Amino acid sequence: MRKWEDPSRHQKLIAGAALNTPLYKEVKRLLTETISGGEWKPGSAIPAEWKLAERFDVAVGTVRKAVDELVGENILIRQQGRGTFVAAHNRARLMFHFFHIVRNDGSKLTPEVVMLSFGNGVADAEEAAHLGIKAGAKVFHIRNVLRLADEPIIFDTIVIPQALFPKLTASKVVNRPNTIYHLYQTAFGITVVRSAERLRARLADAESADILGIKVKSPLLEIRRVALTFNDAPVEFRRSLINTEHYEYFSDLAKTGGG
Amino acid sequence: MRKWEDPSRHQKLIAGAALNTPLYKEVKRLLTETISGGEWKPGSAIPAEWKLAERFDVAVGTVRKAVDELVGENILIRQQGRGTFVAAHNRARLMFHFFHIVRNDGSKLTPEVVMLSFGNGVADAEEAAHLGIKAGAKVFHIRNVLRLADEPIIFDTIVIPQALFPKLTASKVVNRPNTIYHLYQTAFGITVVRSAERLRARLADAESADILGIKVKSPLLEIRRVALTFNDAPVEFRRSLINTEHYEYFSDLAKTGGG
DNA sequence: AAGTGGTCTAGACCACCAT
DNA sequence: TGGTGGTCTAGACCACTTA
Repeated sequence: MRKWEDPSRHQKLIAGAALNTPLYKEVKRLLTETISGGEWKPGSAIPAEWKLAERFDVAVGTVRKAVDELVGENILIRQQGRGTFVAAHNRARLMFHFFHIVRNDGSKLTPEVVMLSFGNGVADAEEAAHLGIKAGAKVFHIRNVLRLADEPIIFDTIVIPQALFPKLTASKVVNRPNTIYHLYQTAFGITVVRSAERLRARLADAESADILGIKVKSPLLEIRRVALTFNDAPVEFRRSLINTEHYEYFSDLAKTGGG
Repeated sequence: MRKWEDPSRHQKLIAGAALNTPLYKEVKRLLTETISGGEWKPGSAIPAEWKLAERFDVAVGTVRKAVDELVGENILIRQQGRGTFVAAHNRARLMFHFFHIVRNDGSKLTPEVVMLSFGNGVADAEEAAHLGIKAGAKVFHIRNVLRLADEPIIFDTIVIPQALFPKLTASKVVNRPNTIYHLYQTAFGITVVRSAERLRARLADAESADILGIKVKSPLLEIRRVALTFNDAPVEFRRSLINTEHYEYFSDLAKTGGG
C-alpha cells in the first residue's frame, strides 16, 4: 500500500490536533515548534524541502504549502538556489517591518537611539493588560529618544516583563551591537514576529516637550505597540510619542499577499 | 505530444510579456484584466477552476496559484462548495478593509455619514500629485462628517477626478443605498482594491473644531489616504481629521499571510 | 556539477453547498 | 447527486547559487 492509500497516517501525524486539521497546517505547527524550540537557529538554513517531506512523511508540496505560510508571516525566508532560512532580526528587518515613520517626502531614515533611562518597576493596569501579566508584576522600563537627521523626533517607553528577560541590565541594552529585537532574540531566545499598533493624537506635556525640543501642547502622534512572538504571545509593550511636523506614519496595507 | 511536453506554449500564452514570467502570473494578469474589463461582474461567480484551466490551456494547479494571489489581494473571494466570486463592495467589506477606527475599548462601530458639501473644483498641487493628474484638473470635493455613537468624530474631505466620475451629482452621493465605494463600483465601474495611508497629529483649526464640536487647538489625528484600483491606479484622495479622545486608529499588520 | 527553491503538470480524494 | 473549492500526492523540468 502506498502512503497516500493509508487513510490513518494523517490522523497519526496529527496526534491530538483538532479533527479535520489539514496536514500542511500540522506540518506548519511542527515547523513553528522546531523553530521556537531552538533546533534551527535564527539566520541558519532549515533542511531542504525534500528532507522535511521525508522527516514528516508527507509530499514535498505539502511541506511547500506550510513553508509558504511561514514565509508570508516573515518567520522563514526563502532564497532560490540557497535554501530556506529562519528569519533573524537585524536593522533592515526592523526598519522594514517595525519602523513605519517616514519623512514628509517619503524617504526613510535610520534613527539614532539614545537611552534616557533604564529601570526596575512594576506593571500598571494598562501595561499588564497588554503584556498578559498581572498588574504589579515586575517589569523593566526603558526610555529612549530616537533622533532622525540629528533632531529628536520620537520618545519611546518600552515595557518588558522581567520574567521573560531575566538579568537584563542597562549596559546590555546600551552596548548591544544591533537592534533591541536582535538582543531579545540572541540573548533571551525571544523572536518578535509581528506587532499590533493603536494610534491617536495628543498634546505634548512638559516632559515630552522638553525631550523632543518642542513647545508644550504641540500635537504629538502616540503609538501603542504590542510586539508578539510565536502564537501571538505578547513580549513587549511600547508607547511612542512622535513629532509629526516633518515626519509621518505610513500604513500600506494589503500588498502583502501578492506580487 | 502532451501539452507539458511543448516548451513553446508557455511563450505563446505570454505573448509579449517579460521573459521568464511565470505562467501563473500571466494567468493572474488575464484574470485581472477580465475582471476590470467587466466580463465578470462584482458579486458574481467566475467560472470553475477546471474551466479556467481549459480556457487558458494550463493545469488547474496553475489557475489555483493565480487565484490564490487574487484572493490574498481581496479581489476574489473563494467559498468552498459554492465557487469563486468577484469581490463586491458593501458595508462589511468597507468596515473590514478600509475603516480602521475603533473605540478605546476595541469595539468597532459603523459610522453614520452626513454630507456637508459637494462641489466642483480643481485639484491643488498635493491633490493632483496623489491622484496622478495635473494640478488644475477638474475634481469633485465632497465633505462629510462621520458620527459614531451620535457624536461627530471624523471630518472627511474626499477628492476625486471628474474624468473618472462623469456626471456625478450631490444627490447621487447622498441617496446612495450603500457605501460610496459601492457607488464608485456600480455607477462608474471603478473598484477600489486597496489603499495607502499616511498619518500625523495636528491641532484643530476653527472649522474642524466647529464641525467636530471640540475646542480649537484640540489634538486631531490626520489621515491622508489614496484609494487605488487595479494596477495601483489612484482613484480617490481623502483627508480625514479624527477626534481620538475616545477612538483610535489600529494597524494590525502581517496576519494577512497565514492562518 | 550538485543542490536548492520555483514552476507546472496530472490526477486522486475530501469537505462543503445547492438541489 | 452533482458541482465547487480544498487537500494531498508524485514527479518532471527550470532558475539560481555555490563550489
